[in-house]
Amino acid sequence: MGDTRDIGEPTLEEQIAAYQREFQDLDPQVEKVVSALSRLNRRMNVAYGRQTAALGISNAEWEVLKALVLSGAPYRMGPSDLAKRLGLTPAAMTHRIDRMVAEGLVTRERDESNRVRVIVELTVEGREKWLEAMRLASVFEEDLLQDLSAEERTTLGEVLTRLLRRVEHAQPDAGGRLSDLD
Amino acid sequence: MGDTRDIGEPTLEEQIAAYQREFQDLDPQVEKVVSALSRLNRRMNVAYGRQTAALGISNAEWEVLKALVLSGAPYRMGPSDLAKRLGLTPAAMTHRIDRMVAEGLVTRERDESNRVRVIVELTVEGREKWLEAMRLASVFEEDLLQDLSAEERTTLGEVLTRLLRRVEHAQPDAGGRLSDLD
DNA sequence: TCTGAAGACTTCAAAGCTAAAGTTCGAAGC
DNA sequence: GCTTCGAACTTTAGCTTTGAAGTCTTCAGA
Repeated sequence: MGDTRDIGEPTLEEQIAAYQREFQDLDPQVEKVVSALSRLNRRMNVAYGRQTAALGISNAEWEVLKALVLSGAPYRMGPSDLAKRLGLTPAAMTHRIDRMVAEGLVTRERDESNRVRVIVELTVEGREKWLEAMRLASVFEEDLLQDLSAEERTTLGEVLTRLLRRVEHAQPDAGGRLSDLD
Repeated sequence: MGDTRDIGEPTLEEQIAAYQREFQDLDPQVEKVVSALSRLNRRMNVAYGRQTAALGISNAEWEVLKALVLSGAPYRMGPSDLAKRLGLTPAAMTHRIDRMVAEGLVTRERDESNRVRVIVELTVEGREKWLEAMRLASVFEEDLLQDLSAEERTTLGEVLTRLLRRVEHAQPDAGGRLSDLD
């Protein structure tokens, strides 16, 4: 799942130079931020994949566990809520839950008060898997940010949040331009 | 491909509060950076997906075009180099190239000097598609960073690059800890 | 020249996803 | 009470990716 197949990439600097060469009207500063962001995220996902694989679960399953845990006790959600939360189609959710039920990470039962609904509930085992994964992840994340001072961390968090708000409250139109919604 | 199915997410603040509640030994500052990073990246990919879809290509095809263009003239690469570059298996690359040949974005031919090798070459049409996609992407990216001062952009780029170096030159071990390689 | 090994790509079967078409249940109107 | 509509989930068909097996070519050594 998260193996070392991403070799042979140019360095970030080489890549930006190549962009400059092939597409002149590009702000290298902007491109540096965007490229570093996407590359960093890819590497982090590979790392998370390695960690969850070591626990015998996939990244996909980890995401389901995360959604259930973060929903709070009693750790129950419907399949379509989970699907929306994870950005999957309901059909994909059905299959994913199938697998996780078989592995004992969650249970699935009909809601007795409304028999159309289904309730997916985290098992004790599932919750423990999540905790183990979180322990690994938090060590990794702490290590990742190790070289940043407390002030740098705060600033970084604040800047990223501002960018996030900008994409969240706006939709790029056909031309790519972000138009504010509020 | 990149539609608006990611509704129903808690806000970043709610999510961090939930983490605190369910997993006490977690530095909220670290978690904020990591969560914002991953969320921002997800939103950006949705935006890119919308843009490439408007041009009639998929994000997957866009990545192939990008690799070829950035390799520089004459825009040629072998399937396995492309596969390594994109983090795919050679098998997936074969199929992806099939589709792109059918769409006229690239050509595939045997290398005459070594008939085991195959050369994938960008067509003029493929190069133009990439340029169109880049024009859209650069507008979006410029808009995204609009609220950041020149100084903030520089700092952000520099900090992200430092983080990137930290993941690139180190591999998380079983326990998640980053061990330097150099 | 022949043989064996390694490399580069393709083919095949199976996993996981999406979109669209069911299926089942609940609620609202007649 | 019956019908119709809508909601929530599942099923089905088709696509993309993976891992493993297969094919073809090159190269080194006998």
